[in-house]
Amino acid sequence: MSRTKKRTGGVTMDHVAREAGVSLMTVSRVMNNVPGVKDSTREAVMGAVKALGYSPNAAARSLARNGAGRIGLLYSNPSAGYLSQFLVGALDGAQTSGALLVIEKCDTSSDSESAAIGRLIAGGVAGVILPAPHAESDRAIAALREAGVVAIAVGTGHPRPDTHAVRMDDFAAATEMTRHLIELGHRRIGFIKGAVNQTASVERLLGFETEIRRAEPPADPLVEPGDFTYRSGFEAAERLLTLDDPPTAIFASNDDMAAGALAAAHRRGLDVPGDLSVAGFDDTPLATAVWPELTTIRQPVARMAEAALRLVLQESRDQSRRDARSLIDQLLPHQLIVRASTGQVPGNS
Amino acid sequence: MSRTKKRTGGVTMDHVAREAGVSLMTVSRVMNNVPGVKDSTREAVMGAVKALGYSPNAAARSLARNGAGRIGLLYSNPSAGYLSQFLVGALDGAQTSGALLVIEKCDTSSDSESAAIGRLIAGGVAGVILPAPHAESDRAIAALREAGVVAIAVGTGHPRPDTHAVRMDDFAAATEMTRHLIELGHRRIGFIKGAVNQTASVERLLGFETEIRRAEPPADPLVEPGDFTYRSGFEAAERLLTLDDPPTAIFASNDDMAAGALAAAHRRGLDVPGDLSVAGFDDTPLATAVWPELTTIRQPVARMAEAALRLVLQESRDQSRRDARSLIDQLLPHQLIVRASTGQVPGNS
DNA sequence: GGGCTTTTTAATAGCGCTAACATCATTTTG
DNA sequence: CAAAATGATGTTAGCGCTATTAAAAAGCCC
Repeated sequence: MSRTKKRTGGVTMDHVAREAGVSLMTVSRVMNNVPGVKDSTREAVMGAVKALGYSPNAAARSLARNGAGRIGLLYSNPSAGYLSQFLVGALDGAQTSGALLVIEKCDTSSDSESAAIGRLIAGGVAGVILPAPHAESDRAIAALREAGVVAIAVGTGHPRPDTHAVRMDDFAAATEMTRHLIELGHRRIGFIKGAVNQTASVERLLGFETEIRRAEPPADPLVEPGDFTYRSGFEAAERLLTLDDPPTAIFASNDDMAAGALAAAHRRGLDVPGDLSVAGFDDTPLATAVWPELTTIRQPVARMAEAALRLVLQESRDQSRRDARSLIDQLLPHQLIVRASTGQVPGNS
Repeated sequence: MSRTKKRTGGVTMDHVAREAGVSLMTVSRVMNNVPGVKDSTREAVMGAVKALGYSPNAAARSLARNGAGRIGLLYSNPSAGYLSQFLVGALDGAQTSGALLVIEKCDTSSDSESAAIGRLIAGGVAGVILPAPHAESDRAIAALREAGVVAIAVGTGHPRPDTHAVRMDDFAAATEMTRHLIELGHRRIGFIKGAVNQTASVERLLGFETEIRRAEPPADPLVEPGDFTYRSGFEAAERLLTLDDPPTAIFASNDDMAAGALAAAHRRGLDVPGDLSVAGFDDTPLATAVWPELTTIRQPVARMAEAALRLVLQESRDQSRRDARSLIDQLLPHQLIVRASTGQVPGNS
């Protein structure tokens, strides 16, 4: 008992097959949801799987599939909260769908990005998931395309004409948040923009502006630049709050900046939401870590990562069969989360 | 060219061997740094590897090694910043050392933890990395031990008598930070404790108290409970700042709580560091995201994860050979990072 | 330089899984 | 009722790599 057999500790397909009284191949079919297995057989196999606690060996699978099912993920360093959520989602999806994730890090420099993409391609991935900043790099996408690797952009504002995309409707979400503020009676509303090189920033701004124009009586937008960092949010909020006629609400393009705005408000002795409402975007862990908790838009980051994984897997499979590729643009639902940081406009109750 | 060959896109060992004019096995030896290869041969192989851009296929490797080299990582949801740094470090290490990481998520409930450990064991891992909260779960460690899986605790306060550990010296680090504050002239210093179920919290507190007692003239500690969340830091700071004789400096057991303290100070109209110094711990991304940037202790999270990976790999290899296991306790260096949030005691200049 | 150990290299057999083809039962049909 | 068309399952041959064993080359003694 104590002597560790070389065994990996593992139940293999063979064991399952024997237990279920079928051949190894049948088990494989069941595990991969291949049609053409009698229901009764399928159930028997499932039973054996449960009984033995079998779980397929990802390494063997990836090997046998000869790289199909190996997919790459490129990341640099977006907001830390975003990254871990994203990784978790991707990891989850990988486990579920039996894919093998190859994760590559790079910084934002174009060289580093190219190098990482090169490594991914050399590693023989069938597809690559490109989260927000990289999804907008022409070079990266061109390199991938040339190598015949499926690329999928996650979290961009627009879909590109040359890549599949998984994203949320940033425009609509910004619209909803703005409406929420307007319904609370706010008319002077500050908006803090996100990093200019990301199309999602643009969509959020457009959504805000569009909804502002719909307000009746008319609302008054005050737009300040920002770059998705806490500090830029803080500074933008300082600028907004030192105006002669400061806004009664601030809508930041992400939670980090909203947290910065919160800090700026507190620093000036303003009560949130008594004197000023603050809204964020993304619903990162930070949103519930600050006080008061942020009203924000829940972006289903983990689900987007998972969807991206599934999509890239499916596409890479399809691509090898036929060449009929239509671009997919999958939109995941967002949600307005109202918490304690937004309230009625001051002096309105 | 356009037709995708079934090829994984990959250069295999076979190609390298042919290029270098040696056998496949020799290449394997070189790749694994196995002794007993003539230097000239080794160089020839390395040359071929470079020339062809070969990189070994982790899946095949893991498969052939029959699970050795497959190592598990359990995580729940510590501070988001911590997680991504940790994952990145582990992922990096895995790539370098050719290990295959199996990442399992669980929440903090004991059941969920057991289930995750079970999955890991069933997956045939040779070792498991247990970051902070799980590293202190007797059940988890017992289960792993029973399955003959090497466990390694990361980021605990003490080493346990039954597990290898990779950690930093929390006690010494807290001591240094406290000394830093004392040297700035602070004598009334607030301390915000971390979650009570983590031994690192205790070490940090002890380090603080020890250094306080050394101060000349004597210093005055004010200890408040906290649980590593932003909110608990905010609340603890509120309590400290509403005292009749409030502290001139607050040392929080992590950056999240320090950020909370910062918010509380701003809310009361205090200038940091003019009126109040605030210090954190960990140097998570948050530390530089807030304003002013936090003086903190840099905990080499990524390096710790990498070290843990290496250690668990090596141990699992050794264990299968002999049974002579001595417990390893690897201490990684930390660093006091002085930024803008701490300064001379008010009215001292 | 023969017999011997010591390096160093080559050959073979899997690791757990899947793709492609082969083999059986069942139907369906001329 | 034989022949072809379906299912449903079993067989075989690898995927890229590492252990293990066998073989060859190189050193060493007297």
